[in-house]
Amino acid sequence: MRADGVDEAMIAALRAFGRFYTRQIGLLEEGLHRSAFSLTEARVLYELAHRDRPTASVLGQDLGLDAGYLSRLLKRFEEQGLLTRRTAAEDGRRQVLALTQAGQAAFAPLDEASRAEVGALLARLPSADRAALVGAMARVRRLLGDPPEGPAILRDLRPGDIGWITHRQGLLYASEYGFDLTFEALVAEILAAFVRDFDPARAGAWIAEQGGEVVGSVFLAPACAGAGPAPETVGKLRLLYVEPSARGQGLGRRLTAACIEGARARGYRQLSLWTNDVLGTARRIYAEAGFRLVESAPHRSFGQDLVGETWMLDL
Amino acid sequence: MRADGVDEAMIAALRAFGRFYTRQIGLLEEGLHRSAFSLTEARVLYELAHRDRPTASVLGQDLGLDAGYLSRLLKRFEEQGLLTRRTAAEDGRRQVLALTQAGQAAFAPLDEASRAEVGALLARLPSADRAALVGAMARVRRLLGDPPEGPAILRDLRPGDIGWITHRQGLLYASEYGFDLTFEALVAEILAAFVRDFDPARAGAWIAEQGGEVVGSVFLAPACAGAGPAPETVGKLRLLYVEPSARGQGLGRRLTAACIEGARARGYRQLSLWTNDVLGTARRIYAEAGFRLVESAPHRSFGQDLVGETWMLDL
DNA sequence: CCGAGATAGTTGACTCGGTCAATAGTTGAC
DNA sequence: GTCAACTATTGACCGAGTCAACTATCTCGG
Repeated sequence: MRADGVDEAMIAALRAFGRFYTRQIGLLEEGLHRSAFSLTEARVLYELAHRDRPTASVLGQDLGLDAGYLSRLLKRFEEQGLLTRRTAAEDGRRQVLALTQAGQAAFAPLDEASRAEVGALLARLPSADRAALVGAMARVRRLLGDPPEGPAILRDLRPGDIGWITHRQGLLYASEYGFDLTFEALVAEILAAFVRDFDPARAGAWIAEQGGEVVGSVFLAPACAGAGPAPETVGKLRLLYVEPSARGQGLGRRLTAACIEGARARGYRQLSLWTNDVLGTARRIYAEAGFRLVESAPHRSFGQDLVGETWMLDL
Repeated sequence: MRADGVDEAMIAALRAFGRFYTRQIGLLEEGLHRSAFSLTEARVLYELAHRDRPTASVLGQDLGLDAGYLSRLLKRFEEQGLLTRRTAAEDGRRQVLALTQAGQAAFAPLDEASRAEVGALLARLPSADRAALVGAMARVRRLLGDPPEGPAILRDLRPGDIGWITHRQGLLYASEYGFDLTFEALVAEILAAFVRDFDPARAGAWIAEQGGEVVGSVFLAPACAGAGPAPETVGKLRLLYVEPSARGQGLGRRLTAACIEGARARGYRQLSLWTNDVLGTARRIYAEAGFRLVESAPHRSFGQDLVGETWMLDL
C-alpha cells in the first residue's frame, strides 16, 4: 500500500491487463490482414462511415494519427474512389470528408467481418458471461475516462440489478465513509424485501443505464406500517445512488424526479426518505426537489457515529 | 437478437471497447517514446525480466512477434550488452536468454515509469472505482480466455462481496435456468441475514478470489431453529457457487471441503444443505463430499417448477 | 543407425506504417 | 493589415514488421 492508497497489486493487475490486451489487438490485426486494408485504414474507414461530416484534423486527433500520414492515407482513398473531399463552406482550411458509394461498399465487408468475429467470440460464452463481459468492458471504459456514447436511460429492474446495486453501494460507502459490512447487508435486505413484496401499484424501481452499464438507481416503496400517520398514503424513496464517475450530469436529480413522479402516479400523498447527514450531495438534491428535513437523530450504525435524517415531501 | 442469442448491442459494445483500447495503447506508446526503446522492445524486455529462462520461440509465440524480427531484436540487445544467449543444454537448437546486469538496469526505469504512470492513473480515481476497475479488467481477461496467473485463494468476506455474489448468482441462474428476480432476492436475503446474525463461532464465509476477481463462494450458517432435531448441532452449507469460466479446476470441491472443515471446527455434528435437482454439477460435488440426499420435494419458485432437495452430512 | 520431417533460430530483401520538418493557404483577433 | 494559430500537404526519412530461404538440431519410425 502506497501513501496515496494505491495498492501495488492493483498496479500489477492493470499492467497485466495492458499486456494482455496489447496481445489481443495483435491477434485482431491478423484478422484484418487478409483484407486490402491495414488496421489503421480500417479504423479510419470506420470513423468515416460512422461520423457526421468529419474533417481530417478531428479524425487525426481522435485516432491519435499523424496529420501527414493521415493526409496521404486520405489521398489514397480518394484516388481509389472511396472518398470525396470538399472544402468546408464555413472554413476554407477544413475539408469535409465523405465516403462514396464505393467507399461504403469497401467498408461493409470489413465491418461485417469484425462484427462476425466479435459475435462468434460472444457466442462461445455462456450467456451470463456475455452480459458480464459487456458490463465489465463498459466499466473499464468509463473508469478510464472514455465519455459514454449516449445519455443515461432509466429502465426497469432486471436480474442482476439488485446484486449489482448492493455491491456498488457496499463498496462505495465502505471506501468513502468507512461503513462496515452491515451497511451492505442492509442494502441487500432492503432490496430483497423490495422484490419480495413488489406490487407495481405501490412500488417502483428506476435503474439508470449508460453504455450497457448500471450507473445509478432509486426505489419507491410503501412506507413501513406504523411509521407516521396514515401509512398507506406515504411512500418512501430508498437507496438513491449515482456512480462517482457518472456524477455531474444531473442523474441524481433525474432519478429523484422520476421517483417523485412515480409516487404521484401511484396516488401517494407524501414521500419520505431516510438518509445520513454525511451524504452532502444527496441532501442537496433532496432539498432542491422540495423535501424538507423533519427529523434528525444521532445513531451508531455500520461501525460509524452518524446522524440519521428523515426528510418529507408533500405530493 | 440473433439466432444464437447474441445481441447486436453487445457486439457494438465490444467493438467500441476495442476501438477505445486501441487508442489507449497508442497513448501508452507515447509515454515510451521518450525512452530508448520501442513498445515492442519494452514488451520483450518485460518478458525477459519476468520469465524464468525463456527462449526466443516462446517469447515470439506469447508476444505474437515474427521470429525473424525477434531474432534481430535480440541480437541488437546482445550487442548492447543487455542480454546473454546460451544454447540450451537439453536442446542444441534452443537458446536460453537472460538479461545481464546492464539489461536489468536498462529495464528498471522503464518498468518504474510504467508503474508510476499506472499508479498515477489509479490515484486519480475514487477508491471505490479503483477496486471496480481492477475487478472489471480481471473479468474481461478471464472472460476472453486469458488464463489467470495464480491459483484461486480462499479469503474472508469483504465489503462488496455479498452484493457481487448476489449479482452473479442472480444473473447466472436467470440466464441458465430462467429463474426470475425472486431468486436473486432470496440470495440477497440469505446474505443479509448471514451478515446481520454473524457469529464467527457459528458461521463462516469462504470467498474464492483469482487475479483480483471473485470467482466463487460458499457460506456456513447455523441451521434455522426448528429445522430438524437439535438444531444447534446442525450447520448449513449455503450458496455454493463457482463462476462458469472458473470451472474445471476443482474449485467447487475446494469450497465445499473448506465449508465442511469449518463446520467441524465449529463443533457442528451435522451439515445440511438445500439445493435443486437441476443443478447437476453441484449435486455431484455434494455426493462426492459424502452428503446424502435425505429429502426431495417439488415446489414452484423463481418462476419455475423445481424439485428441491435436502442433503445431509454427518461430521 | 538412417532419413524424413518438424522445430529453433538466422539472414537478406523488402514493404509499409508512421515521424518530422518545412511549407502553403485560411481564419480570427487585435 | 498584421500576426498568431490552425488545417492540410509534401518530401525525406526510418524503424517496425513480413516473407522466404537457409542452417542446425532434434524426434521418431523403421
